[in-house]
Amino acid sequence: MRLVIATCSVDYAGRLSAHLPQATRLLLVKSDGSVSIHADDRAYKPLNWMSPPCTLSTETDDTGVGTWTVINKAGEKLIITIDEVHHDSSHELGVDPGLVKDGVEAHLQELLALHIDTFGANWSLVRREYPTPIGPVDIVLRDEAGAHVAVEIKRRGDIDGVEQLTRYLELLNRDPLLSPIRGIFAAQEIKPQARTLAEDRGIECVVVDYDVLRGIDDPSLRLF
Amino acid sequence: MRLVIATCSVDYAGRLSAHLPQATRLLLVKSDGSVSIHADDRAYKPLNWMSPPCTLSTETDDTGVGTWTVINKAGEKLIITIDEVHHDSSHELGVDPGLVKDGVEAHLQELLALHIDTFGANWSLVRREYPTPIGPVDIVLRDEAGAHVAVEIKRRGDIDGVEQLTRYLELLNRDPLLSPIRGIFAAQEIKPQARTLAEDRGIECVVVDYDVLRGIDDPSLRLF
DNA sequence: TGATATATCTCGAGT
DNA sequence: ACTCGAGGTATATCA
Repeated sequence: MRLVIATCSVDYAGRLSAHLPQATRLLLVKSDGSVSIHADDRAYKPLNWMSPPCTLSTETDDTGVGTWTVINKAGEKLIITIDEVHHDSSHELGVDPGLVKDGVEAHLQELLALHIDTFGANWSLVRREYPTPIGPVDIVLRDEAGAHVAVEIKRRGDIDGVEQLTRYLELLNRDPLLSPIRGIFAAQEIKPQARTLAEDRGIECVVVDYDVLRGIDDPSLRLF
Repeated sequence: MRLVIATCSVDYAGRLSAHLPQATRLLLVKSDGSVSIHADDRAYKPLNWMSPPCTLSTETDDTGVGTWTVINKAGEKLIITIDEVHHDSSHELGVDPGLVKDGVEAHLQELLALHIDTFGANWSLVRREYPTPIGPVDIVLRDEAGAHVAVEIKRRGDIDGVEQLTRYLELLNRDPLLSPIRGIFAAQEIKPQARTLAEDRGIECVVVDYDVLRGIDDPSLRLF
């Protein structure tokens, strides 16, 4: 990894055109060949960048002043004009062991499929990822009376999720083997607008608590 | 901006939980207080981060070994355990003048409004950004027979754009001055799912080419 | 390889 | 403070 603090201007021509006027910035060159240009704000996003695979070629004098050109296979081009170098150092980092995550939508779906009783007593699982021509339904269940229920799961319940479930329900209700099928919108957090729309369409809203589900999953955790 | 290369492990608890085992990484502390942790690959994405506004408090000895804690107002927490510091430098960058972009959706809309003949011969522009209570319709036109047409423009046409246009059409068709009004979904690229949904709803799909439009706009560019 | 859904999505504009 | 839309979205999964 190479870190350069430099006064520079930048031009990008690719999926769109972009230009950065002259200023002092961080140029971050990673060992996978990628280059990103950071200002002194916004943790996440660089001002400009080139993702790997790409090639960096530099034409600079002994003070580092000159031009960097980064090109990828699609012909996208990033041109960095360096006017002054304030810092330049390289560091050997090695391969990163990577990130371990817990609590994304997939986990929520797994846990809910294990705890059908979250929805009602004596309900049964038909299947997870129930396939349809417009995409898989997260979970399909049968309630205590044997009626079908389609469940859409989101971490954050937004209006888009309600629309998605509505499309599924419209389609599934055309299937005589499933019809009539109703919907449940399950999320850790449901926005008021989404709740209103869902209830207006006869879709039940269920707020689920990931930690509680995980607690049920492994009762020993409840001791803590 | 402070650049630290350190052997560290990281725990994040917030919107989800995440853990990074011990390894050598770049810790990037920006002047807005944000912190991001980069491995030596993936240009775009830090392994972990905390966006501003947030506060960093450090408990370290004179070699830099110790713990950094970053907290934001929502209670999200990033804990960095530093085992060894390999580099530590700070740099004054100043405020960045910012990025100038060309080729985004707004430009596509301008170009299409200039080239109504993209949709059909002898069509006329009613107006751009046609106001409605649920937001402006990108373009409203009249076709060669005088019938109204609402156009929704996207760079990438996916299902959300079709839903958006559907809402507009439903509303505009209640206006006796416009009704009946039909829809056209125009994008540089239209996803199959979106096309299916649009056609199911009687919405025409048009794929537009930004470069061609720009070429028509300024014929001199065609010489190159 | 293409299509689809998720993301600690980020970020900015408007209300 | 919240919502909505755009993004060079990026990234993973699955056909």
